Amino acid sequence: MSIENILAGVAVEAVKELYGAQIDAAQVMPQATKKEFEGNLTIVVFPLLRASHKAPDVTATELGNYLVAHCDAVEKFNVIKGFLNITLKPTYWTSVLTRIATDDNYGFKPVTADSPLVMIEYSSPNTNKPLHLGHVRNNLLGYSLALIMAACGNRVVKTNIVNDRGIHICKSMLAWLKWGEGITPEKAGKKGDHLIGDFYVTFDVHYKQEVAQLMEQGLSKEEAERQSPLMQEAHDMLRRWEQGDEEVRSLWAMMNEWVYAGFDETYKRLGVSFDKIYYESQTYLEGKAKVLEGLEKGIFYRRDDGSVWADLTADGLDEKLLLRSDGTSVYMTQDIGTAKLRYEDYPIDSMIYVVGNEQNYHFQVLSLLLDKLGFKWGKDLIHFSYGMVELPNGKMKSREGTVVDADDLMDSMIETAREKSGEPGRLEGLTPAEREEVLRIIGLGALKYFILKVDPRKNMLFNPEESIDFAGNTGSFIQYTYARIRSILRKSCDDLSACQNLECHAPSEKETALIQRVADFATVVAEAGRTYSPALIANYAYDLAKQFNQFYHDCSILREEDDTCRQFRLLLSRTVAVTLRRAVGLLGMEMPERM
RNA sequence: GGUUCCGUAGCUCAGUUGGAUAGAGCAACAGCCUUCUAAGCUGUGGGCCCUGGGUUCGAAUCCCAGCGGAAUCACCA
Repeated sequence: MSIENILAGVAVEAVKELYGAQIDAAQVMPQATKKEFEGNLTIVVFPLLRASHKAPDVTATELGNYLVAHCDAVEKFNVIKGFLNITLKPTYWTSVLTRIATDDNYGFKPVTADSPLVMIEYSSPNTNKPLHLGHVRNNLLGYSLALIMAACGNRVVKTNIVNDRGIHICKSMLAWLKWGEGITPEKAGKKGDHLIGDFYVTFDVHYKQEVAQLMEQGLSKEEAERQSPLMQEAHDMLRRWEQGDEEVRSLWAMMNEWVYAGFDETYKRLGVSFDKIYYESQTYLEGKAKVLEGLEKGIFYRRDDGSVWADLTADGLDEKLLLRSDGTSVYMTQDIGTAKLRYEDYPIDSMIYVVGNEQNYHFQVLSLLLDKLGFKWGKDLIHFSYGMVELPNGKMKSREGTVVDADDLMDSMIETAREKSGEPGRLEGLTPAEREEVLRIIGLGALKYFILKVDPRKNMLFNPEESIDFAGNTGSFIQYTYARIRSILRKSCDDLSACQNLECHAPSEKETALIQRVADFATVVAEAGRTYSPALIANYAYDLAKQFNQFYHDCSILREEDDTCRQFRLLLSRTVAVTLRRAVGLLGMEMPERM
């Protein structure tokens, strides 16, 4: 149990004994004391005045006296107006430190067979183009969220629903047949996803030419788009696909394989992974069946033209199409089908969809529909909605070529890390392979931190010109702090496990503050799990690293003459390093031993 | 127009369930490498927390209204 909870418990007793009132522990939960005041933890007593019928400072003093008498860890206190500032005993801090240092799972809740099963869907790419910056944000958020939920004591299944069918992939297939038959990723020397993406662009170029020509002949834009032979061919191909045409299907399968191979490479480099992958080509028919089932039960209704709808006006929403008049599925139908399959595969307790905020409405509707269809977690499904990544000149548009490609981005991050490490001596003594590994960790760390430190809900700005910083509030700063501590530990000859006299060391103000920050890790992880916020973890890690760097510059750890003090500081440093690595690990970031 | 989300330093962002004088980084300026890694540290300047009401001991935080921005409201996915 944390010291905050213990103090709050004693404070509840105090109020009962002193004023005869029963209060909630949350009302007297201590918070970290502001650094301008003396003390470690502060209880705000204003809420207690109703019970005490005394002035704020008197109430605080009475409570303070009670805490000193009844709580071993409390050394003394001071009162400023309604703020009761509590100073804890030095021995308390050293015991906290040793406890954290020896507990490999500090801050993490254990996962058992009874733990809630949380499924997290993220990534969910289309198979007609390579991953871009928007996907990067999605993937990093989803993967980090999975790590955080697991740290908070959930069984987690990471899943990916691949949108592998539809008109978009047909466009790429058609372009390949017309202008690139015979070309393979090997022959082109390109990743498969990039190759297919190129054909998608090729299609669009030719399509636009056709439309322009038709418009010159006097057709309106809409008519031209409809009559374009290329587009008609693409639609024809989709129809053949739906009918199971062998020629189309085998081409489709081959090209999808190319794309998957490319995706796998990108995922691997990003450091994300999945436990179970679903494909829309396998789920869309399930959705159709489920909708028809709902139709029979009277949950949905059929219009005269044969289309099937859900009436959500009673829930404050519109009517929603579920099956077209020709009986084919729409997006929503597929999501229902995917949900059905997932529910059959896993006993899911809760479901988190990591999908951009442009689909807020879609998930509002999906939640209602799944609930009506009887899915246990339908009503409470969580749409982890994140904002878009914007460029300085506006949004990313694939047609206008203003997308930031995920693979290119990772390359350039690593290149920038290389430039920044150009100073002599920095990576000396490492083999070329080790050096590359360090640069990879730093480059990707910078990218991950840059994206995850921002509140997911907000749109964020990415400036490719300025790229991503490696100084200041960055992933590199945290990694640097870690590498620095590792260096100290390598050079210290002390056997850390042998330090017996730590109790004799009275930590300084800065040291207690640092221990306190380290101890906060448990609370921060729990909070991040409750609010689904990797950003909380990121900013915590930065704060801790910042605080350590200040501490580092205040004292010379290795040259400290007092043995007890040196060992204490070494242990503190090591604990900070371990905590930093754990925190950053929840973001999917790695730590270099040196940099 | 309906719904949802956002509005904090010149810029990019924090601000933990309402708490004390609102914090970082970047950019600018001034210092610190003979000392464990200067991707660092110290200092200076920079704010009607969009506006106006309300709730209370106390509001950047909660409620209402307005203003500004974003997304969405397809027989697209």
